[in-house]
Amino acid sequence: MTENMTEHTAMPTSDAGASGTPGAPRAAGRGRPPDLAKHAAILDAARRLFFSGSIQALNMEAVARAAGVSKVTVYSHFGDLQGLIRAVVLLQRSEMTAALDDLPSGQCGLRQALIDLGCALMGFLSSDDYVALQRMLATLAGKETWLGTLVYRDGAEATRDRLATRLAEASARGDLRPHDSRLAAEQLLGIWQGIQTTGLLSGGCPRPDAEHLRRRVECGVDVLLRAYAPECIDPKTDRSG
Amino acid sequence: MTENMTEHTAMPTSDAGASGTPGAPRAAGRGRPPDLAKHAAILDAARRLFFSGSIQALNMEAVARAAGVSKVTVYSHFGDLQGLIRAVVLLQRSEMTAALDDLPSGQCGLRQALIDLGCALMGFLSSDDYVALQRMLATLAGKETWLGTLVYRDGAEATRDRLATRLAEASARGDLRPHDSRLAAEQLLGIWQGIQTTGLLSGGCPRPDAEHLRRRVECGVDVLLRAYAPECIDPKTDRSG
DNA sequence: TTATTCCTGTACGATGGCGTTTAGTAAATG
DNA sequence: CATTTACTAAACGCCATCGTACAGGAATAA
Repeated sequence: MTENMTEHTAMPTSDAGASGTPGAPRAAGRGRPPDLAKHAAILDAARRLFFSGSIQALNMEAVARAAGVSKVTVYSHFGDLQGLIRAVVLLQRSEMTAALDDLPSGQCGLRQALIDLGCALMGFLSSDDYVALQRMLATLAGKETWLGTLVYRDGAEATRDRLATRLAEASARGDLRPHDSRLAAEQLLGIWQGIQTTGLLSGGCPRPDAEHLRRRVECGVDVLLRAYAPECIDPKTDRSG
Repeated sequence: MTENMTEHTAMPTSDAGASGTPGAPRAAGRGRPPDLAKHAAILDAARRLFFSGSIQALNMEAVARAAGVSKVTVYSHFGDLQGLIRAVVLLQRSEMTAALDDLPSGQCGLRQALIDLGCALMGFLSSDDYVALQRMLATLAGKETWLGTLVYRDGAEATRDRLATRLAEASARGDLRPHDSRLAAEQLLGIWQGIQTTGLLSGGCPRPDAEHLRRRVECGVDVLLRAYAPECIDPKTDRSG
């Protein structure tokens, strides 16, 4: 037996070898080459099984059956169940970051640009895929912390920083008063989400429709723009003391 | 305490005598009376087991062992594992709502009142107990939706509405401009949380310290107060359409 | 062809958890 | 006392799932 894949206990390196496809099989050698299509089929089946159920539905036999593949093949490709789960999370994460990279960056004024970005972002955050990923991470938290850390960094933090850059530019142009852009970006993200993310995650509230999201995003942008407007001295609410 | 659970499909009908509410196994009088202390011990052990691990650690034998109780007793009190989980969630929910009811409602000015409330609330939302409960709900979502709905209503929505009442009063006093108070309350809740709740839930970021929370809350309050300040016409950012 | 590696199907061992049974003990009521 | 109910301990049956073993069939390089 090959002993190369026997040690997937802990993952010290964050992303070293798994840039493109996580858990990719061995490169070309002497014998029969591995079937990449099967690799993808397994991942796809695993993902689909998880999305149409809980993480409980993600077991080796069901995955093998759904992928039209022998169970041994699943093991030879992903080592064990944890490895498969890891691969699913990492795949979902890569698609997630791709979606976040595709967020609109319109040039039609700050307000409209923020609204477009917010609508796209909230549409994504309300999607079944994202909610399912968050649930998976919540379930896994405590066992494989590094997965959650990874997704959090590439997802929420990266989005916040990108938004912060946008706000800092606006501030430099004079469209906004000087401020802590990272803080403001996080505030805007929070305004957009409100308590909806919590509700979606726990199953407490249904998926909002696009119109609802749009109103929510627009009101949020207006709140932030008003709060960080260039200059506005209010005579009544003076709390400079 | 009695709420209508009429439309929850998964409510068992046969255990109405054994595990209806976590406080009253059966008060009837012929034989040996049930030991209420054991009931509480089981619940406590179950909760502790879940909090020091995942929901995986919450199995019948471990609970029985940790509670110093026979396994059959656990079954006779809570019917089955689902019943036990239900009871744990409901207990945690009751403590949660109690904590939310105890939120400060100071009379020392709107800003300070909001800051006090925000600090207490964020301290609670950052607690291990709350995070663990959310994780449990996220894991259970899809199986027992009504639990998530319950907690969401009593928790997030109730807090939002209570905060909204506070904001509406301030608006009526003229301390804030006229606005949609429920929306504003949700925005403030979002501002306070930012992306921290997501990070805590997925294990992506560590628990923030009290000082960090305090700054976050104060900046959030100031943003909201500035955005909803009574009157402030900004000559530059005119987008009244 | 031969060696090598991948893939398949089936079966197997092992583990763990749920829920029940049994037989006996403890505490209350009549 | 008898009866009735609650609790205990140990064991059992059941089932799902993990991971491995075996015995081949398939594809490819040398």
